[in-house]
Amino acid sequence: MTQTRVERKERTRRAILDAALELCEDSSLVALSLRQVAKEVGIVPTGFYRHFDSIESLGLSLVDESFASLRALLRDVRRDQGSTTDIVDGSVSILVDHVHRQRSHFAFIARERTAGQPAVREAIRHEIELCERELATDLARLPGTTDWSPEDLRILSGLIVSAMVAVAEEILAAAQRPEAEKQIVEKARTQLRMVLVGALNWRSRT
Amino acid sequence: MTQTRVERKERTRRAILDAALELCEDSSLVALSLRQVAKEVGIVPTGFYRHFDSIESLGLSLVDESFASLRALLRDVRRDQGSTTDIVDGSVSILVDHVHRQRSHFAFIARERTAGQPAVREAIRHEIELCERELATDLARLPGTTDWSPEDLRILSGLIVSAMVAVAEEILAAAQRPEAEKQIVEKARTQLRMVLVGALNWRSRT
DNA sequence: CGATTCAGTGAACGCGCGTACACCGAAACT
DNA sequence: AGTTTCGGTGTACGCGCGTTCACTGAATCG
Repeated sequence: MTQTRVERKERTRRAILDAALELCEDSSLVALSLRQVAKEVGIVPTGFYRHFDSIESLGLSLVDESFASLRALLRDVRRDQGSTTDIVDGSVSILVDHVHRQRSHFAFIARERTAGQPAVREAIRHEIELCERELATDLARLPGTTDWSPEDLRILSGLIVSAMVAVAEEILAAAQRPEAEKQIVEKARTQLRMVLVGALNWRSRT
Repeated sequence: MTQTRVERKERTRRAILDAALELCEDSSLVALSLRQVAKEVGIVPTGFYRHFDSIESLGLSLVDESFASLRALLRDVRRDQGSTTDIVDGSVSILVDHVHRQRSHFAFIARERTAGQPAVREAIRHEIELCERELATDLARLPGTTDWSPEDLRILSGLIVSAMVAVAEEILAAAQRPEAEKQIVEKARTQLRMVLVGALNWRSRT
């Protein structure tokens, strides 16, 4: 026996998820058909139902998967803070690296964030808000923010997240154009530095 | 004669554009069918072809329309600079006002920017780049940026545009929740002020 | 006023869609 | 060894889709 039954099933499930991620890359999950996915995977359309109730429930699984990638990015950025590298250079490099490695996950989030079904949109919005909160607590540990109000920390965090979401989207749009990506990365670093200069000179109202 | 022929045609064309904007609000243009639009307008499906070649070319027209709204926003912001109002307060108020008045146009841009067909995406990406250029030339006229490099002006412009695009998206998501919107507006103003503090303390590398 | 233009009509087409259902055969269980 | 489970198959259905084509009738033109 080369493969157990659960192994086979899991393999097919993975193939479905991967095929769906790839196929909806040029449009959106709402424009994806069950039959397209089945054909790409190499199973008959009805076989799809052995793994998911519908395209929508497949989408919810993709949301979970993609958020796992996003959290891995945050974890790596946080772990890097202790190192000797420059915070800006290191963080941007990690961002770029993760976007490359989990390209389809980040593209999925970027797309469904605005184009997905309302439930998916709301879930993503909420997760991004959690990211802002996490980043805010990290920022509180930075020198120069000791007398900041919690609100201002959250606001600064939101600013940084907005800018980095935009950077991730630009990197995705610049696929296979290394010279364009290099410019984007340089821009991202400069933007982060501008924001940090603003932060260092900021005084929260008391 | 109550109506000339070109008037009738233009009226139907408008009805098609409006119906398409409304119908794709819950998903995306790629999930929109010619027949849905025709039914909503009250014409037979084939009548659609008297006005557009395809849904895609309809989408490109919507891009044009929507960016007319966005440029109107930029124009109003620019005109407001001369007034006595605070730049940040005034600009954000104008942004909010325009997003409310042309809600469906801004929602269209936000959605199709990431989820549209490649041609539509590319058209939007290009238009936003033009907006960044415009803003960069405006920033060059501000006091304190006289010795900035052109690259840094563009980068700052990109940062502001990213943040304001995010704000517009949040306002759209907070529809019918005035208290949430008030928070978003306050956040936007603070973010803009943080960025300006950063800009005032920035020195371009020579 | 007769000829022409053209926005909108309506029937017909082939296709891909989601889904129902009966079926198969090998792995898993007892 | 006999039975059950279940991932995957194949057929068939009705529906909505984009697109074709020949048409109508009122506004426009010469």
